[in-house]
Amino acid sequence: MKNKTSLKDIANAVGVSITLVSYVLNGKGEKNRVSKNTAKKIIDVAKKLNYYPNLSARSLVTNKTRTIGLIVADIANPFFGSLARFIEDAAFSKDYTVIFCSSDENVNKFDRILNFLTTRQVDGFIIAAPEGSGDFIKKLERLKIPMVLIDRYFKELKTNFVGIDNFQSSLLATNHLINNNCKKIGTILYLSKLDHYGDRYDGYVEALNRAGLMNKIELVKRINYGNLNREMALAIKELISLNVDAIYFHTNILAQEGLKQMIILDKNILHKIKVVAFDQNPAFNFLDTFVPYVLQPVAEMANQALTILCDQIDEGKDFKLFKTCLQTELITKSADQFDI
Amino acid sequence: MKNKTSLKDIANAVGVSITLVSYVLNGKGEKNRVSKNTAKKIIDVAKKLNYYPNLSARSLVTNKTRTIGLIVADIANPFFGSLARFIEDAAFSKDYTVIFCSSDENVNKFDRILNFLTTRQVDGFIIAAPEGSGDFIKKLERLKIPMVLIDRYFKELKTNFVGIDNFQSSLLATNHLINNNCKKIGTILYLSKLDHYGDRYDGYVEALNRAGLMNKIELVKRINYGNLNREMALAIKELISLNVDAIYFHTNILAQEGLKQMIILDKNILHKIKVVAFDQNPAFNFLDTFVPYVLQPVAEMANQALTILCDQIDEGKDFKLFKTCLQTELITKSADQFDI
DNA sequence: TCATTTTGCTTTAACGATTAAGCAATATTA
DNA sequence: TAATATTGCTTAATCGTTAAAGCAAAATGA
Repeated sequence: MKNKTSLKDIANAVGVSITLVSYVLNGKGEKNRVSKNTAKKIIDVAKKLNYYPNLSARSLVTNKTRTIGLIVADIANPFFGSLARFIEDAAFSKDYTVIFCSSDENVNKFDRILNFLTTRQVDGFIIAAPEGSGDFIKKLERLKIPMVLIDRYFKELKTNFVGIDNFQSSLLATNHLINNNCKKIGTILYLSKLDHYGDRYDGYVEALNRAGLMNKIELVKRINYGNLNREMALAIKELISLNVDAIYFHTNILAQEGLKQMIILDKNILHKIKVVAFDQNPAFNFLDTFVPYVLQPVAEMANQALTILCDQIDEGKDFKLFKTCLQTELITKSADQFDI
Repeated sequence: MKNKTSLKDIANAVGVSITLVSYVLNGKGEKNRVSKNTAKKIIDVAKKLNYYPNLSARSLVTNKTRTIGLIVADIANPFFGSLARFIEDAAFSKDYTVIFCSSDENVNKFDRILNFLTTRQVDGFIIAAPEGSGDFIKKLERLKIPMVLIDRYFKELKTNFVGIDNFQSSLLATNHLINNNCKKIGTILYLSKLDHYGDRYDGYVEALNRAGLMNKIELVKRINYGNLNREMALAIKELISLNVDAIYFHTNILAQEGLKQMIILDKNILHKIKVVAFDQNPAFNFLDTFVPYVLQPVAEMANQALTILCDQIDEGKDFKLFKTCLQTELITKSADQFDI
C-alpha cells in the first residue's frame, strides 16, 4: 500500500506528461491523438509498475465515487441477505462498490445511516425503506439524488421502484388456502404502515371476500417488529383458540417464528392447520409438511434495481422514472426432493 | 449532493483562511491557537451551511479512507451474515465503512476481490480466508497491510487472528455424543485443507480415541462445497447404511443440508440417530428434537477483530501480533422455550 | 512556396482537504 | 524602552487525478 505507483511515476519512466498517461490508461488515447507507439509504452510500463488508479483523487475531480449505499432492514434476515448478495455480485461486475447498512426498521437509525452514506459520497442509494421514512425519501428526491426503492414503496411518492405486486401475490397465497378447503383463515403481519404490507393485507381481505369467507371475528394478528417472540406466541395461541384452519404469514421471519411457536404447542399441528408464507426460508425444509410460499424473484430485483440506479448515475440529472413490478410465484411443492 | 459546501465557502463566509476552518472543524483549534471567538463563528457557519467534509479530498492527503474490506465465504450464510452484521454495527460506531465481499470459497474470486478492495484503498482487511489463499495472505502480510484473519487461520502464517479453539470445541461436541451413549459416531465435514476444519476433525478423532470408540470402519464423510446437495444425500445414505447412532456436522450449513436429507429418508430419524452441529441455525428450531450445537461468540469475534484492525490502522506500521482464541459453548437445551 | 490542417504532445488549472512554515501585531519581560 | 515571547492568523505546498486549452512540428493543399 505504501509507495504506490502514480501516473507521475509512469510519466517519468516513459518520458511523457502525466496527461498523456491519463488519456491512454482511460482509453481516451485515440480520441486525444496519442500515437500507437507511445500508448503501448505507457500501457507496458503501467503494467510493469503494477499501477492502479487512486480513486480518491479521481473522485475528487469527477465527483463520482462509483459507490452505492444499500439500506435494508437487517442484513442478517435471509430475504435481505440474499438480496444483498445478488446486489453485491451485480455491483462487482459493474465495478461498483456497495456499502451495506441495516436500519433495524428504525427511522432514527435510518437517518443516521443516510448521513453516514452521504458523507461517504455515495453516488446513489438502493433502499428498502423503514416505516415512517417517507420524509427522508422525499428529501433525497428533492435533492435529485439517484435512488431506487426496493421491496417497500410509498404510494404518494414518485420514486424509482423495483418490487412485486403484493396485492396479487397475497391473493394468490390466500386463494391457495381457500382452494384447499380452508374456511377460517387467520393471518399474521407486522404492525406497520408500510404500503406493501397494506397491499398484502388487502389481498388477503379481497380473497376472503370473493370467497365469502370474511368473518365477523377478527382473524388478523399484528405483531410488533421489536417484540416478535412474545407477541407471536400470543398471536398463535389466540388464533388457535379461535379455531382457525389456516394461517397466512406475511413475511418469512414471521413464518419462521410463528411455525416455531405452533410446533412448540403441538408437534402435529401442521396436519390440522394449513400454512402459507411470504418468501422462502431454509428452515421450512425441516418440517414434515411442506410449507407453500410466495417466491419473489430476488435476483431479478437486485439486477434491475442496480441497472436502473447505475443508468441514472451515469446519465446525470434528467432521468426518467422507473416502476418495475415483477412476477411472483406460489411454490407448492418441494423443488429439491431427494436428488440423487 | 450538488453545490456541496466546502471549507472555502465557510472561510469566505466568516472571513478567515481555509486553514483556520480546517483546524477548528478538526478539533485542532486549541492546539493552533485559534481564538474562541473565531472558532465559534466557524462552527456556527459550518452548521448553518450544513458542511460535511469531502472524504475523497481528505483521503488524498491523509492516505486513509476509514474503510475496511470484509471478505467472507458467503454473506448469505447465516454464520457469516450475523458476523457481518456485528462488524457492520461495530464499524458504524467507530465511523468506519465496511465493504462486504463474498469469495464463494474460490481462490480466484478471492484474488479478484482483493484487487477490487485494494483499488478502493481500503485501510485494512478482515478476512475469512478460503482454502488455498495462503499465498495471498502472505503477500498482504509482506506488504504490511493491516489485516485480521477471522474464523479461519493458517498454521504456518503469523498473522492477526480472532477465532475459537476448534479442537477443543470439537472435542466438546463429540464428547456430548459419547456421554449420551453413542457408539458409532459418524461425522460430515467439508473436503477442505483449511486448518480450522483440520482441527475440528482432530478433535473428533481425539474424542473417539479417548473413549476407545475409534473404529476400523471409516465413518467420516467429506463433502465438496460446490456439490453440497448431491454429495450430502449420498453421505447420509452411506452413514445410515453403516448403522451410525450419531452424526456430528462440522458447520451449520452442513447440518442444515444433512438434516434435511435425513428427514427426507425418515421423519423420525432423529429419535434413532443423535445429531450435533457446529454453529446455530434458525432452522433447528423446527425439528421436534433439539439439535445441540457449538455456539461461537460471534459478536465478540466481530468486536475484537475490528478493534485489533482499527488499532493497527491508527498506530501505523510497527504493530504487534494478536492471536485471540475465544471460548465456545455447547448448547444442549433450547434457550427460548415458549416465553410467555 | 506559403498558408492551412493534422498530429502528438505539454501546460495549466482545478477538485477539497491537510499541514508545515511564516509573519504581523500584541503582550511580556529585563 | 528594547528585546523576546505569545497570539492569531495566512501562505504555500501537497496528495493524484482529469480535462480544457495551447503549441510546435510535420503533413497537406493550392
